[in-house]
Amino acid sequence: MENLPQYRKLYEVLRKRILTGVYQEGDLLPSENELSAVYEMTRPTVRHALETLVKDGLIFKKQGKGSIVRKPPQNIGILSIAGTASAVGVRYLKTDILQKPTVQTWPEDFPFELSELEQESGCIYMERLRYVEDEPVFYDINHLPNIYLPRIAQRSFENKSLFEILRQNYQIEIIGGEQKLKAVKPTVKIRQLLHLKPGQPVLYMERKLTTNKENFHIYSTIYFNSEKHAIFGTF
Amino acid sequence: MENLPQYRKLYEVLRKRILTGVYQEGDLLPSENELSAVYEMTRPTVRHALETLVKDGLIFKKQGKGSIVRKPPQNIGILSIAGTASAVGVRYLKTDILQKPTVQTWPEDFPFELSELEQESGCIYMERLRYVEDEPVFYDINHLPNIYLPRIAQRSFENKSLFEILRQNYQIEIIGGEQKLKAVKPTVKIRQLLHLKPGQPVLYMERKLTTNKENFHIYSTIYFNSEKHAIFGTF
DNA sequence: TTTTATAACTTGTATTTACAAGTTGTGTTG
DNA sequence: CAACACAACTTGTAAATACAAGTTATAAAA
Repeated sequence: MENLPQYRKLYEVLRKRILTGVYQEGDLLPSENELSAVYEMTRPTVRHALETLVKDGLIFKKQGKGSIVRKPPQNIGILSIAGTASAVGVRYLKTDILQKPTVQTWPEDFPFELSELEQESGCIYMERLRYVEDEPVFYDINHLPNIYLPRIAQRSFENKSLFEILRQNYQIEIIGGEQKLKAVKPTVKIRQLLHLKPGQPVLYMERKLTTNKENFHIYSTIYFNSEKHAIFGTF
Repeated sequence: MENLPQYRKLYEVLRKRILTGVYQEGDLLPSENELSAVYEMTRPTVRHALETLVKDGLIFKKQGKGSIVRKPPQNIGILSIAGTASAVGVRYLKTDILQKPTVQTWPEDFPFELSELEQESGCIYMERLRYVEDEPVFYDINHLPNIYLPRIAQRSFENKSLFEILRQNYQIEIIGGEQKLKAVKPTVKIRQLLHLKPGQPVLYMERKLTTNKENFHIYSTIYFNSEKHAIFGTF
């Protein structure tokens, strides 16, 4: 974990300090010159780290002023790259594994295009139900190609996010993705899972996440109960 | 318009070539060294331009290979920073101005926080209905603070996007923003405007766009008919 | 006291240079 | 012919440096 590029290390340090509240909303980060002195890297490298924080929506910059910590989003930040857990704060999220990871063939009507390698490898399938303040909010169906993932079916997913496990145990990191959103009428199954009131629509999402491993994408279909919460994103 | 920074000029050139099809999906852009030679700027400057294209989702890069043009999104790309018109392709979008820009006071129940300057200045209000292939798809309600915008109420908005006018006539550019999404049951008015079938839910969005002018934000409330189209975004 | 000018900060843009790391085609060698 | 080595590309990371442009506090001038 220690052979990260320099700008990435600084990014991780600052990110942690913002998320844990060492730097609070409205605070100025140390100036780029200070950071480059303290962490012994040049200003362009410091700026590279700060750019990624801006991209995350954790800070914004103002010429002549400095780098300012932003208000953390109060809503569910699934649009951000970091995934649900870190965005909304782990403290509010509980996860039920409805279907533990199992190896299958890809579904016939899979809504995404697959590469040959992915097609051949078969897929790992899992379903989860995620709660905010003990109310079910997310129901997500995930397909990953069955490569790079030895023994994942045996692994326990209790209290760990899928992204955590991929990063810590398989060195797989999400580097981007694309998604589609719709408002739909829920099926009976979805309505029951998410405790939806009659007539309450549901937010439907299809996501394809790109990782640092070639040909390894994470495909998710997500149903979101938007009655009390909203999907939130910055750009 | 010609006093843009260098990296911005190169960005505009490449962006236009991708959107107009000079470079097509899967094509490799000229290498960073070639671009820096042709456009007489250094590689870091070229890379700055390419980074913004990556952020737009127009290209992706591969170490050792090059910069590759991505498939343009077939869906409505409102999550991208460029606004609706450029993302979906102007050719598919027609716009009706339901309410021409008028100067008002801010609504009592306005869902966003306003700065003092914005509060004092009053707001400019407008409503639009946007079509894709002659079907109404977007209904949006926009509030802008009444600063920096002389004579905007007199201006014609026919066949021009709001963002175009702000950029060309007032040098206002969108540099970021945040948004909230929900799936909701439409009101009667919304159902009629968007030609929604009975029971069809609607995607509801609140957006706050940040611009290069301080204290000037664009606040939009958007209703989106997601029956035939989807909101699309890359990250 | 109020206004203005300035100095000392901040981030923004840009150049130049260097090497690391991944990809691809072209050879040479077995 | 096949496998391997290597050269010539590509992008990724990083240093050291310079000046422009915006902000803010302080000191001088009105």
